[in-house]
Amino acid sequence: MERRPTLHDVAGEAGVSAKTVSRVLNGDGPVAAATRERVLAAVRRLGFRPNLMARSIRTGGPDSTVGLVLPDLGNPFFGALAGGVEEAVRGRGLTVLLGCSGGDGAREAEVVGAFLARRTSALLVVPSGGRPGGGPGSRPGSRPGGRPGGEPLAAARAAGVPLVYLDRPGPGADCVVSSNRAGAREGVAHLLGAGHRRVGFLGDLPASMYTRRERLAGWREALAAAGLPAPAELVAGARTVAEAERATLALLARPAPPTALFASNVTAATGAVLALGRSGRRDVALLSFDDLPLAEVLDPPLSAVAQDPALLGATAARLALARLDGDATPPRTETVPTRLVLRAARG
Amino acid sequence: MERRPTLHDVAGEAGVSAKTVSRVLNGDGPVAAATRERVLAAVRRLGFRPNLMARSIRTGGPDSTVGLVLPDLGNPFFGALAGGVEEAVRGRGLTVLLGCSGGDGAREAEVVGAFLARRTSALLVVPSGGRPGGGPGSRPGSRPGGRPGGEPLAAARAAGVPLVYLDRPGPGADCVVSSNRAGAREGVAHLLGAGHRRVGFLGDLPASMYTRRERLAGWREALAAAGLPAPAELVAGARTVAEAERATLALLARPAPPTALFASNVTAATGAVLALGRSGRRDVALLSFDDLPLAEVLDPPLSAVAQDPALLGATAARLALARLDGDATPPRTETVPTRLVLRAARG
DNA sequence: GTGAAAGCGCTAACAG
DNA sequence: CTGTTAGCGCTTTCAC
Repeated sequence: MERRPTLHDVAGEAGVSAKTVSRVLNGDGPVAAATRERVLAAVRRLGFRPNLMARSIRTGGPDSTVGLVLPDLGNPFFGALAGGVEEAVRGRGLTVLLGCSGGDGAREAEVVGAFLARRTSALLVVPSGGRPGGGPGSRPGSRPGGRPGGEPLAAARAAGVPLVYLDRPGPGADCVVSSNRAGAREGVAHLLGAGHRRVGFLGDLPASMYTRRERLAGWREALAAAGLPAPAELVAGARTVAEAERATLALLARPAPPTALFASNVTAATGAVLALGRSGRRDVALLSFDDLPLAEVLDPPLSAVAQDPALLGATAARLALARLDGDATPPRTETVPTRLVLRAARG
Repeated sequence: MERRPTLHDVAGEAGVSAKTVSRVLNGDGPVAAATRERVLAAVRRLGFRPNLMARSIRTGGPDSTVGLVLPDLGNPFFGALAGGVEEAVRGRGLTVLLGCSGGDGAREAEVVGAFLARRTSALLVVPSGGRPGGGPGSRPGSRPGGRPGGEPLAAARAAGVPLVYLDRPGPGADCVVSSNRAGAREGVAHLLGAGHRRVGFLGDLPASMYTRRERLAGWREALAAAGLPAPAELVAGARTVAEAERATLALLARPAPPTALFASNVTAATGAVLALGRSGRRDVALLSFDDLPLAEVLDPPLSAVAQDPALLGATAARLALARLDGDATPPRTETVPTRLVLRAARG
């Protein structure tokens, strides 16, 4: 119950040297079958577990962990993403070290620093965007003091630790993102294909952050491809569900109101559903970016451009592992496709 | 870009001994202001970061990580829980080590073993229930070979590593759970208070697993308190959304159908919402255990017994930290209250 | 086949 | 105030 047994304790118990125990445990050199049995028995008797930290220290290699920095675990998107990383990494005997930045650049820097100090073998980061206390409204490069977490991330690269940016691109490193633009374009195109000529855009504004910018661009591209204008009157910003609800009503109260809405995130979609439901507007089509768990039980059911957060995480993990395996090609961006989930009105 | 700088490199660069650098970094002994500056400058110049593993090894203390074992990160409940743990633990300079058991006892044992080998300072575990490949249907102690993950968890205790079971109680250790029974009772009591006499129970069966058993008991207790019977005809089992949908319809097709339903988990609730919506039964009241993000946009809106997964995680973390601080009182169970969220029909 | 020594990066214990 | 020595638990190197 006191000190945990060490290699030496096992060696003593088995009447061999420490090195022999080490050999048995790592399948290293040749060991006589009888000796091996004796050692194994001693290991079991003492409940010995080799100290991984000591091993890492001696071998000089990185620790068998992968650092994952997320803005917010409360968001199911990031939870699923973490699950994807864990699963992809487990097969290699690696464990996930988890940190939350809260969308704050300073905290991100702290967490990355701590991970580097632990000699994490790779770093997967959803960049905070850098506004201290940032969160949803954050904006890249907007912090007075320069790039957020920029220094530790630079340190990561300097230390030769593979770094992959997740969900949003970062400077000069690998990165894995959803097909925000193409997905949004496809979703809006579907609404246009159903005959709509005025499709409103509901989302977080200003669209300075990567995902927002891309989704807005996708909306624009779809309209342009159909030869339609993308007037500012069709665009409404909202950060909260309540704001989105109001924005939806405002959009519909305009002179030439949209006949369909594209909600570019979950919050916007929730507000829109609420607004349409409460005002009894069942004639307005709604499609959202990022699927909602209960989308199919809504009335009318909500079609969506679904992301695959777990695949996002798994892809990032694989990229990092490839780097660990020596892949030294220039940094690349991998795009994980979205999927258009169409849900029909109830029969 | 090659080898990371060590304490020695810094010492050389600053023209002092390794120990002095160590002193500066840890605020240990007294150091002359001038020397300190010189060392700090060298540290910055070299981009030195102390190797936490080496430190832990030397000090003999546990690693500054807390192991968290979850069944499934895809489930938002567990994501939020992880967030609560991370936040509670960060203030102490600890990092979360994340592992997924997939609800499988064997994998749980593996993960716990790996964490123990890393010298994690505490272990927070949502017990898998032990059925290999277990998941939703798992049942404690049902595995032929005996208690699942039991051996490593015993090892944890033997090694003196604080162990806290989360969401479900485990044998002989601290544990933090939601008030499943009281919450369910309160929810059902609310339905009874609204005048309902026959309240159906929809959930995962058999109710051998802790949370299921407790919620079913809560339903029974509420009925008993109102002097009502709890006949088997009012209970329906369902593991999937589709099953829950069918089960709901079956329940409502019985001779003396329930006028209200208590869905004891998210899956059951989703199926019930679907069934009620599709069959146009707006006369049946529905209340669920575990809140849904979109509950308020449903029509009719869904009342719920809300859990607080983040608080669950934070509470478990605090318990573990108290143990680390020397709290040696007997194992205790902490119950995190649920909250009844009533949502009115739309105006 | 096996063991003895050295050393990974760091800090405790004693010097000076 | 600062440096030296020793050693954490393990693996590497080289000897037997």
